[in-house]
Amino acid sequence: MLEVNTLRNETDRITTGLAKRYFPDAEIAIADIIALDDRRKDLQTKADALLAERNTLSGEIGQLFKTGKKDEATAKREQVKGLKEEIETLQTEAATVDTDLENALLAVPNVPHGLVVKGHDEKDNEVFKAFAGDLPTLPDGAKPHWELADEYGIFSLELGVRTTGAGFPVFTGQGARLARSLVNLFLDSNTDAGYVEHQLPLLVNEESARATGQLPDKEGQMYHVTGDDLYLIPTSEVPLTNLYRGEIVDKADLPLKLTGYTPCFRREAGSYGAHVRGLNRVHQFDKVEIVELADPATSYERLDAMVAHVGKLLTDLGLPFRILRLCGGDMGFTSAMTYDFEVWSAAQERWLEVSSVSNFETYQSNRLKLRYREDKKTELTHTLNGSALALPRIIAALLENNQTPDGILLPEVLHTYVGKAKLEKI
RNA sequence: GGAGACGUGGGUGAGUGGCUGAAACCACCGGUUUGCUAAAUCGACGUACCCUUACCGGGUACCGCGGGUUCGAAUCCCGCCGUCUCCGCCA
Repeated sequence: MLEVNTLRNETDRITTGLAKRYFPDAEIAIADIIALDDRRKDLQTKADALLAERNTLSGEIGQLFKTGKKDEATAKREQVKGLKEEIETLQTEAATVDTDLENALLAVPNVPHGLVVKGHDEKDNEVFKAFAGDLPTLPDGAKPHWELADEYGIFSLELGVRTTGAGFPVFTGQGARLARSLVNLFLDSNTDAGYVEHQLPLLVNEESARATGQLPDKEGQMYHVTGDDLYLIPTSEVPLTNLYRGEIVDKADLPLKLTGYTPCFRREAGSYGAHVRGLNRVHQFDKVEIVELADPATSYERLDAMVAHVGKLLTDLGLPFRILRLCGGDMGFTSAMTYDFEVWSAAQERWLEVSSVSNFETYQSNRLKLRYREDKKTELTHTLNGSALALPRIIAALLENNQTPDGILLPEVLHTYVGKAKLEKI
C-alpha cells in the first residue's frame, strides 16, 4: 500500500498517475485518507498525554507507598482510575480509525510510473520491443500443441481430470523430461546471473498473502486450505518476497537477488473455450521466479536488467517474442511498471504471455515492513519480480513452432538437459 | 497426536510487580593511544508513532503474538503461535 506521507506530499503526482488506471474518485479517496490520518494523529497526541500523566502518577504512588504515606497514595490511586476510562475511550476510537485508515489505503492501487501510458485494458498496451525477425510460418497440417501433446505423449489433461479435475495437466515421458529440463535450464541461467536459488513452501499464511498484495485484492484466485487457514501459492513471488518481511537490511547488500522454482496454483474460475485450451490456461503450472529487493535510487535499472535477463532466456530458446509495456489499466493493482513478454504461438497464430516483470516500488515493502539502513535512517526498499519463466506456454510454443514431419526439434540449450535433440512421436 | 521445558535488544545472557527500554559481556560504529597489526581506553549503539523543530529536545508503545488483573506488568493470569527434549506415528 502507499504511504500516507506520499499521499500528502505528492497529491498531484498521485492523482494524475491513478488517472492512467481510470481509478475513480482518487481525490476523494486521498482526502479521506488524509482526514483519517489527521484524526489518528490527534487521538494519539491526546492519548499519549494522558498515558504520560498516568505513568507519572503511578510512579508517585510507588514512592508514597515506599515512604509509608498510605493515605496520599490511596487518593492518587483514585485519581488515576479516573484517567483510565478516558484513555480507554481514546484508544478504542484510535483502533477504529487505524482499521479504517488501513482499509482506505488498501483500496488505492499503486501509482503508475511516469512512462506508463494511460489506458483501459490490454488493447492500450505499448509494444515496447517488437519482434524483429519474420514470424515462423508452418506448413499446412501444422497442429496446435494440445494435438501434438497426444501424438508425442507430452502431457494429458484427461489423466489430470481423473486424479483431480479440469486444468491439472499430467506431464508424461519425454514431456515430463522436457518440463524438468526447462526448470533446470531456467534455474541454472538465473543462478549464473547472480540470483540465489531457494526451495520454498507451497503454502503460505494469510499475513504473507496480504503483504505481497494477493489479499484482499485477489482472494478468489487462490486456493484456500481452510482446515489450517493456509493458501496455495499463486506464484513463488509470495514466499520469496516474504522471506524478508520485517527485515532491515544493509544498503550495501542491495540488490538482493532471489530465484526459486515452484508449482503455482490458480483458481482462474469461469473461462472456457479455444483460447484456454491445452496449456494456455491451467490451474497448476510450473514457474521459475526472480525477485529483487533494490535501492530505490536504482530500482529501474534493476528492472531493465531483469527485462534483459528474461529476454536472453527466450532468445536462448529460439522463440520469437515481443515485449509490452502495460498501460495503467492493464497493470496489476500493486505494480508501478510492468513489462509483459509474449511468445509467438505459430499454430494458434497468437501471442502468449510467458513472463511479467514488475517494479512495485515501495507498495509491497510498505506492508512487508522491508527496509534498508542508510547511515542512521531506515527507508523502504523497492521490490521487483518477474517470471523467468513460466513453463506451460513456453512448452506450447516450443511444440508448435518447432514441429516438423520428423519430430519436434529442440533448441540447442536443451539438448543436454533433455538428452536428445528432438522429440519423437510415440 | 501425548507429556514437559522454554521464548528478553545483532549475539550470549541478567531481570519474578514501581528505581528497567531493559544490567553485564560480545559484535558493530566513532574517537584517543600505539612503528604496523594486535591490545588498551573513552564514547555512541533497537524499532515505530506523536509533539516540537533552524538545531537541540520531549512523549508514547513495543521483552514471541493477542487478551486480562493492577494506580502501575518483561515480571501475575488466560488463549494462541513457535522452539527444544522425551514418547507415539510416518515419507
